[in-house]
Amino acid sequence: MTNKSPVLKKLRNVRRKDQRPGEILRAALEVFSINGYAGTRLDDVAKRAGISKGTIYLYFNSKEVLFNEMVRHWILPQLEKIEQIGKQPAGSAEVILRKQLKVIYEDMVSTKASCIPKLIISEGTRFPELAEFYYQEVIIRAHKTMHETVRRGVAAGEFRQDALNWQLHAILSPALTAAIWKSVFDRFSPLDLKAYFQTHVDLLLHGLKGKS
Amino acid sequence: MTNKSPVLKKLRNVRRKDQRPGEILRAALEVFSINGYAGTRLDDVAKRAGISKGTIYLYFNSKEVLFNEMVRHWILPQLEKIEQIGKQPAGSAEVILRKQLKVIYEDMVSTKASCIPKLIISEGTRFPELAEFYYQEVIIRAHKTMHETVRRGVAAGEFRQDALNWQLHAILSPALTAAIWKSVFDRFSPLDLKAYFQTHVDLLLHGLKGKS
DNA sequence: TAATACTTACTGACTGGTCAGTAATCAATA
DNA sequence: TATTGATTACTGACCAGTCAGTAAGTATTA
Repeated sequence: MTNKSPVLKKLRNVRRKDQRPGEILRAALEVFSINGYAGTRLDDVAKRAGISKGTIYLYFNSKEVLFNEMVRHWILPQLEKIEQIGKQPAGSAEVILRKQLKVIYEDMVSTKASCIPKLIISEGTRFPELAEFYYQEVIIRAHKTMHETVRRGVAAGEFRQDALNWQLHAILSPALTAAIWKSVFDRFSPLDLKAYFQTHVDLLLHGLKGKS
Repeated sequence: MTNKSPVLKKLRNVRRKDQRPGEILRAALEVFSINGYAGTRLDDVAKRAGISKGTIYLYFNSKEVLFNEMVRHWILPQLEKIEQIGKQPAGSAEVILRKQLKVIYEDMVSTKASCIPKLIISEGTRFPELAEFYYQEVIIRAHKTMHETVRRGVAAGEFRQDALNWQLHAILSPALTAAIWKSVFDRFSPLDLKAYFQTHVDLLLHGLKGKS
């Protein structure tokens, strides 16, 4: 067995300090999401990242630190994007709400990051600080952002008054269910995300726009 | 230290073949729900059941078998109850729907068994047969049952036609979210289940009863 | 009813394998 | 050749599953 092209032979010990953390965080997401925290071997994370286990410890102090940083890395940027949309001064509440839901589905439910909720649900009991971080820094922030959009719609007479208490039911729940479905049941019955998203938006706006 | 009443002194090695499986299944639910599958030690399950680890193997062939039987034990009876309600010939669709949702919240979301969804979500990827069992024998069955109630309401002119495709969004999602919240975030922000249930029912019926 | 033989639920020490974390070593770059 | 990114061999803790032994309970006999 000879390598006809020496250029293509596997490079060993290549030093890429700047890129490693991101590669490890991506591999970690993939492996943790399949096996859970306790079920994941760092050897497998390393293999998927194309490095050896020892290298992980050059960038992350422990398995637990890696897990925590991975969650933050894969959820905070998307959250900030939704907040940015909410800060736009112009536009009806309906348009803004549609944009925000679109980001939730396109950047969170449809991407690699869709397994993050599953991981929080799985490991939240054993890592209370992780659950609290997610509660404070993701759920509360997302609620506040969506609440502000709804409030704006109520103030402008677009939405009914009593819709201000619906967020968990009407906004968060279907998106969470979609993410979970994708992670767990998609192999048995693939979710038509486009249609699901459409129904979600229709139902929500139908509820919001009725009179109080 | 003396036992004044010898009758009350702790009984060790008491033989109770008929009660053991149930006790083990209860202990398993409690420990698995906290630690997940891989993170759970059978020594801890045994300790909680008040027996030794070896005894578990007298009733269950392996950790995996115990886990699977536990899920079935804690979910199937409630499901059958909901199906029974759906089979009642009398009553409006709204009344039946309210009864069924009540059972979902009182017998599933409010009880020990509320951690079952969390466990399926956590372990479904690593136990595909478990995920498929839950999909086929719980989700599909529950959907069919609720769908039948909605269909009855549509046929009687109580509900709008296009509500037949809403189940995942409007019925399953909020209840699932409630169960997850109870398992993961309740310690940070306890869910007022009564109010949550009420909002869920109101939202759902508001959506169902509008005209097509 | 007492002594003896037998059954079986249960125990807990042990084994073999697994894996997080470490330390000695290698090798690419400047 | 000094620095440092990366590898590899190793350790020690941990745990699922096993099995020889114990003692509670039952049947049999005298």
